[in-house]
Formats: sequence, C-alpha cells, structure tokens
Amino acid sequence: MVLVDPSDRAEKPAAVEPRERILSAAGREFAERGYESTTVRDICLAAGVNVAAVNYYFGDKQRLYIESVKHAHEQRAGQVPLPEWAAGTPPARKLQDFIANFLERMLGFGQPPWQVRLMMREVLHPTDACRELVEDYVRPRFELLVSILDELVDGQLSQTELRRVALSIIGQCFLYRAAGAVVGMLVPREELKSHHSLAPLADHVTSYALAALGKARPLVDTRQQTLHVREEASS
Amino acid sequence: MVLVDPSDRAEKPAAVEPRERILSAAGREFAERGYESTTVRDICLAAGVNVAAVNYYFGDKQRLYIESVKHAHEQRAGQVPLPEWAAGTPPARKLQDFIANFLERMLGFGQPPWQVRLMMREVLHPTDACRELVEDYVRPRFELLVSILDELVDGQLSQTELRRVALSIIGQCFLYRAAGAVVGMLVPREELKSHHSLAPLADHVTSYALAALGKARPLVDTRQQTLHVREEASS
DNA sequence: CGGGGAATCAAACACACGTTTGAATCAAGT
DNA sequence: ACTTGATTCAAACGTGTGTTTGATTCCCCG
Repeated sequence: MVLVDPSDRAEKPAAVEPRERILSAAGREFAERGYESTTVRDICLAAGVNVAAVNYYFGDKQRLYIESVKHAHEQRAGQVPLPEWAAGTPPARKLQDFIANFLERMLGFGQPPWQVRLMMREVLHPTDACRELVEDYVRPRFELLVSILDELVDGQLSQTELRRVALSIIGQCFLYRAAGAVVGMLVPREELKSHHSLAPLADHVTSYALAALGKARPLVDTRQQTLHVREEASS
Repeated sequence: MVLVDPSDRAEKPAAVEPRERILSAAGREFAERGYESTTVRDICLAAGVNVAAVNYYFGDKQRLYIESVKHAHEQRAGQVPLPEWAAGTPPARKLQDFIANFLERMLGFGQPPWQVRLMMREVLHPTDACRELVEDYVRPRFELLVSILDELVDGQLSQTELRRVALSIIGQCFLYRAAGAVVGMLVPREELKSHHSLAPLADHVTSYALAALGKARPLVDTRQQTLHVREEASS
C-alpha cells in the first residue's frame, strides 16, 4: 500500500496541475525522441503520474501530442515576443534586430528550449498540428520580415523577390537549428563557438543581406582588389 | 550460415536479386515514414519477399537501415556527380554551377528521389549512419564550395568567413528541401512554381552571394547611396 | 461523520512489432 | 537419383506498446 503524502509528491514545483506536468514532460520527450519513439510510460514517469493519466486527461497519445505542440507554441510565443520599434527606426536596424531575435528564438542561447525543437520537428515532418502552427507562429514573422525588406529597398523589389530574399535569410538561420549536428562536423572544433554564438551569426547574416541588397559595403572590399585581378588575368 | 555468391547462381532475368529489392524498398519506406514508423513487414511486402528475409540477409532492422542509407548514398552519388571545370574557368561561373548542381541534387527536379529524402532524414536526426555520410558525401562538396569562394574573393577572407558564407549558401538551398512544406504554405499558390524551379532559385542564390561579396551588382540598384564603380565586363 | 464524484493506482488486456524456428523448396554437384 | 547447402516460407514467439479496467484513495460538501 502506497500512501502518497502531498508534500513528498513534489519532485517538480509543488502544486502544479497534473495536466500541466504531463504536457510539459510530453513536450520534452517528443522534442527529444520524436512521436513514435517516445512512450506514454516514459512521459508519465517523467511527469510523476500513473500511466492511465494520459488517457484520463487527453484521451489518447495522439491528442496529447497535438496539445503539447500547441502548449509549447504558446509558451514560446510569450517568451520571445516580436520586436517593436519606434517610428522612424531605420530599416537596416530593424533587419538587424529581427535577425538577432529570430536566431535567439531558434537557437535559444542560454537555455536550450525544447519548445523550439518540438516545433522544428513539426516543420520538418508536418503532421496535423503543422498548418495551425504556421499560421499562428511562422507567417506573422515571415511577413514582418518581408515588410522590413520592402521598407529597406524602398519598394524597388517585387513581392516575389522580397519573399526570395526573406527565405534566404530564414534559410541561413534555419540551417544551424535543423542541421546543427552536421554543421558541427564540418567546421573545426575550435571554430564551433563562433558558429553557434548569437552575435557573430546575426552580424554575418545581416551584413550578408545588406551587402547583397546594396545597403552596405560588400564583405570583400573590391577597390583593394584590382591588382590581384590583374595578376589572375594572365592564366 | 554461409551465403552463396550470387554471380555463380543461375540468373533470374525478370527479377532483381532479393537483397537489392529489399534495400530499395527499405530505402523508400524509411525515407517516407522514418525508421520507427516503418515496419519490416511493410518493407518485405513492398519488396515481395518473406518477412524472414530481412533477418536472413541483414541480421536485423537496424543493420538494414544503415545499409539502405549507404545504398541510397552510392546510387545518388553516381547519379549527380560533382561538376568539373576546365582550368581558367572564372570562379563566379563555378559558383553558379555548384549552386545549380547542389540544388539539382537536393530537390531532384523531375521526380523527387527518395534517396535524398532518406539522407536528409539522416542529417536532420543523426543516427550511426550519419558521420560516415558526412565524411563521404557532405564534406567534399562543402570544401569544394569553400575553395570556390576562396578563389572568388582571391584570398581576402579568412577560412572562418569563407565557411560562414558557404553555410549561408547551403542554408538557402537546404530550406527548400527540409522545410519545403512550410515554404509552400508561406508563398502564394501561383508563385510556388517559381520557388521550386531550379533556374530561378539557382540564379537568386548565386546573385545574392555574388552581390554580397561585391562580385556583382546588388539586387537593388541604389542610385543615391552607393556609387557603383565595378562593372563585371570581364570575359 | 459519511456519502459521492473526481482522481489515482496496480494490474491486465489486446495487439503489433522485430525476430526466430523448423520444415519445405530449390539448384547444383556427383 | 541422391545429397548438400542455400534460400524461402508459414507460423509462432517474446516483448513492448497504447489503452482499459475496476478497485482504491482523495477531497469536499451536506
């Protein structure tokens, strides 16, 4: 006979609703191992509840998964809100801020956020929870980026071109989150920190974009290069 | 248990060897559904062999998975080989070719090849088969790209900066393959073709990179801000 | 107190999975 | 024709899974 004293039941923060504990534990497990590989027994063990609790509170595993994706999404949305700027902020500055914010959100410096990893899974292998996630979470950011770019180039690019540039920027940030392990294998060990730190990355992506759009000097200063070009021309 | 060399057995003209059929079917199934969600029964059904065949030829499911990843890799490697250039080819042209080739390989226009999807899974959620894949398949391409960029900027960027630029280019291509479904939700229906066609994409990524590096005119022609002294009249 | 609905629990269920088995089939060698 | 060993097959095994069950405990209101 096991009598559970309410005071020693609290491995987690005390007095949190079981439903919440399950959602949180499920999010972590799903983010780590994926849907198929995580068992409801693992989730319940991590949450400190009986196996039957999942079905009691959520009906079945699938509905728990969808709920945990939404839960992660909501938590994360409040955690790193969209940046806001005073009127008259130069668009180049907005772009810089946006990229830093986006990277912050994706890579979650400081604490590795399982919420992002869970949503990333949803983006990479869409299930039913995906469309809703895109509309609520991805599209607003995407269109904010497009509008910043539009302002930056002063309406000189078509919407199609703007979206292409936006996707270029997102792709650069995306790679580090989605394929971080492979990136880690490609760059030398001692260089890894500089590839996974916020500031250098954000600077690179920003100046790369600004240079491509003609709003900053190219990464290579072409004026100092004339001599080399001449040498090369002989081959 | 000793296996007989297939070559000295009487050949069946119509059907391929069972081992090959299993590898092919397994690759397709794994690429589509992932490791956990794919059952050996499904694979054997698709391959037209008995369930026991997997264990007979490969030992267990895990080894079949690793073999099928290698198999896909080898097939794909021969299918879209690394481009080669005559000495003296301008690096900008090499970059263009590389990007087109890389996109061709990633997106596989025509029919989406399950081999790439399988390898993509390995990149996104690395297993034991990953490291080998990176060394044989990813790294050579990556270092080729870095060397092209190095030639392009004529040694004016550090290796770290070169790798950053290379990862920027790869990230842009990568996004369309890894998150194609989400990209499809973000751009208008009628624009989708232009975002998933080889030529426009390759042009965009290439000119984006060339402009950022100061080797081509920016995407936006800014009359007031930047004096554009460089005109790419060389050739 | 004590009755009753909500919550929790240990145990079991039903099923699908990877894997094994042992007999049947086949192809070649002698 | 018989032997031999590789291959194929239907059937079963053991295990881990999501889910259900029925009893038990908790908590609150009368």
